[in-house]
Amino acid sequence: MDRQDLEILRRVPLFAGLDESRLGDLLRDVSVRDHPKGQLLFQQGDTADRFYVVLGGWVKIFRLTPDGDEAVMALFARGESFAEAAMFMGGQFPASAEVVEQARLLRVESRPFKNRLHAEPEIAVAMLASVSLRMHYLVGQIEQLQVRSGTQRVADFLLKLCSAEDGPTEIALPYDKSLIASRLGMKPESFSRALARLRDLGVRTERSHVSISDTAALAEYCAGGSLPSDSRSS
Amino acid sequence: MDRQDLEILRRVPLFAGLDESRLGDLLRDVSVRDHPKGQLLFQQGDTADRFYVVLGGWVKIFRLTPDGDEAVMALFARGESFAEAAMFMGGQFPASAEVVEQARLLRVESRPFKNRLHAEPEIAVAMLASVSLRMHYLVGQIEQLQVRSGTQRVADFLLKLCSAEDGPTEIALPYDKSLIASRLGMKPESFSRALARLRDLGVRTERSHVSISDTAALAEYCAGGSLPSDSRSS
DNA sequence: CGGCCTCCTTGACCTATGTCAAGTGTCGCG
DNA sequence: CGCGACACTTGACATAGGTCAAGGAGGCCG
Repeated sequence: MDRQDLEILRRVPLFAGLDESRLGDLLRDVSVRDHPKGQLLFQQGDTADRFYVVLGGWVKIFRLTPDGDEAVMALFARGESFAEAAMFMGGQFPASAEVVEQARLLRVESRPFKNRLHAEPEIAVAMLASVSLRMHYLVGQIEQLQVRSGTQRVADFLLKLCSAEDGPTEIALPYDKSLIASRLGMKPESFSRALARLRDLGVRTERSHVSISDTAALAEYCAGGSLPSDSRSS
Repeated sequence: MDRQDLEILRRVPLFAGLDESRLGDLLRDVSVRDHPKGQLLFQQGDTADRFYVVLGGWVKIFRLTPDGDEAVMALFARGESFAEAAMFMGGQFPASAEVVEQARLLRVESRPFKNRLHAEPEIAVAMLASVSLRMHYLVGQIEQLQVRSGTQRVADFLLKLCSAEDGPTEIALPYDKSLIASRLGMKPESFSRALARLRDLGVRTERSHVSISDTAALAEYCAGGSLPSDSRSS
């Protein structure tokens, strides 16, 4: 649990509203571990006695269909928490979770966590505060679909894969492109076209390998900048 | 507080996860009142010692800009709660709230509410559960922009204005069309065109007056049906 | 009553993205 | 080594919605 982990934690809605000391209290009961790709974190039907925060890497949540196919229900990346709803409710996990890409995970056990909430209900209130705030924000985003373009979402996604350094980077896509596309809410064709458009920003892709010549430029584009070929300065 | 009010309450994320008895406990400390159009519920800077749930009608949240214009930040309709984030955080309201359309509101006072959360932290945990669940759902909606078309959102909106009866109805738009358009995340032009498209479904508009010949047909369209002129049955 | 002003509608056009279809490349397997 | 499966890319096209521009209808005020 280093400084960088802490910064990521602060951006998780559940923890965002806690002050330094409360967060410190909570962290005494958690563990941070690196998990190899392919590891099964829990299976549908297991007792939901914990939840996780992704500090790095990727985790997928999936269910097995009657035919034996797996249906990916969600992919979680750095800064996202998962399974906390099941944990709060206290039943079983409604789906299974597997590490997709070598992942650094914070694991929070239900028992000590809930004990702490009982002992200090102020913590629960602070969590409700930040989660409520976040929810209003999300509802606003949905209702007024002022969402970024597909290409921007792709650029965003690539940046999340980089380890937060500036300058040139090489990364590997953790997934089939079609799966990534669905995670980003677009068709594989659109994903392909988005990558093609990002070539002007120094993004080269070859199979699952991506090289980015200038992450800063990409970040600027995400933040609302325009493509080099786009004449309108907006 | 009648049966219908209760049903609406059950759909508010904060309360959705509570069992009958817990909800009953909470409701002992709340008041339900009808408010006339134009009433100011609170002002920016007031102590955030309460929050509201809209059981009917409309409430707008706004701030006054330095120039004296008002900037509408949000509009809340039946089934939505507002100001709970400010209440949980316990500071001041960051904006003002005014009844836009004669509204039936549930008012929850901070003091007894928080006392109850302290006395029974299980309530807070249940709230965190349902809010977390809802948040994951919303994030999924945003990432995969599988959102309904603008025309469907308009139809949705019209239905929310009707008092949940079937058959022909007459309603009045509570707002400038351009404001409604922005609430629905579209340009006034698109709103206008959406209304025009809904004429095929028996929706006539004249100024701020709307007549709907068949709310059931409209509801079906919202649920994924197609327009009469749309040949593809999908 | 007339003029202006604001809101609303409508048309023309453009871009983004979904859909359909075809082509290309890789990989595994016989 | 060749074949086929599959994923990916690319092109052609349709549609939704944004943008720009023009026009119309009411309302307010002089």
